[in-house]
Amino acid sequence: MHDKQDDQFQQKLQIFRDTCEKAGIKMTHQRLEIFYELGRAKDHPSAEEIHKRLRAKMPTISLDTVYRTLATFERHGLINRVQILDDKARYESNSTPHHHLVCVECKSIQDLYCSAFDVLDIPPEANEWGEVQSKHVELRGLCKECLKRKQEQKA
Amino acid sequence: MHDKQDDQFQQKLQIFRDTCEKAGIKMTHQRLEIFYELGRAKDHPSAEEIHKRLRAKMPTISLDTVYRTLATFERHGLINRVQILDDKARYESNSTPHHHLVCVECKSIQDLYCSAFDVLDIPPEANEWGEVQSKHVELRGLCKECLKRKQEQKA
DNA sequence: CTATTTGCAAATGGTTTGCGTTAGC
DNA sequence: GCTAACGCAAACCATTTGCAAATAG
Repeated sequence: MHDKQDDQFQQKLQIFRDTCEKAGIKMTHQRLEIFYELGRAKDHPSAEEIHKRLRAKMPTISLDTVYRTLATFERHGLINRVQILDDKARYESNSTPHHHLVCVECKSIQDLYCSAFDVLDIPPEANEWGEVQSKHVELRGLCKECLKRKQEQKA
Repeated sequence: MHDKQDDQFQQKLQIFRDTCEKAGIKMTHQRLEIFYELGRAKDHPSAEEIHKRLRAKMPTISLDTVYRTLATFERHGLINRVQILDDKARYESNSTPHHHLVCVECKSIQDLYCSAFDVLDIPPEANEWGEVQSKHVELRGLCKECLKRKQEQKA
């Protein structure tokens, strides 16, 4: 009845409301729905994808509102923009440190938790360069589905 | 008289010629110049930037030729496309394994050589996901210049 | 000589913006 | 009620594409 996932989401929602309040961002129906949708999404949807998913519930929501809202959320650190391979930007609300598995074929992105990557020391050359704020490891390759499809094509 | 950098470049040029020959890619003036320019570049220029730099020597070269050529080179593994932060794609001809320092302020990209990152083991979850082909570590933050500028602004 | 590549101009696609209307606070 | 946010349409910018002329092999 009382699961961990839900608790986590409630906590995220509270942070969301607090952040908006502090920053003077109005709590609109659209913004809430976009936040819910991204929180629910297991993939890393693009603005267009989020728009498509929301139109079922909110037929009048416009694509540019989705763009504007995502930009606002990102500016306040509520979500992350992930720019990989593809030309279109994609988003995630996952705020815990993690890395990415990217399929070069179907462009799918999966989160990867790996403490070995998280604890990596920043090399001294980097400190000469400036101030490192975050670390992102990206592993590229072929996901299981694409691998399978390619093998079937050969046979 | 006989420096290492030049040797390296000659070797790269040979690989370039061989690859083109094998793939049936014609050796045009434009392609050579684009290859030279990217080989010479220390930063990670965009297609537009490369075009701008080349126009000094080749006033008639068109932007779409630069785009087409970069795509061709990338398809044959002669160069890498780097898609970071910014919406525009950027390119590098550096083929030795390396990582990136990215300034979130000015969008500059610097190469980082770090064997500790190169030898990282792929975690088992990744092998469940599919076949990992490459590994990229990206460190984001503020470069020295931007750090300095920000501090001056505050003062 | 023939197929590829180029330059031009027009199209495309993701994203942004100006503006009049709507809706939080 | 005042200001921020919305929806619409038009603009924007990086990149791509169709086509006729130029060029490498």
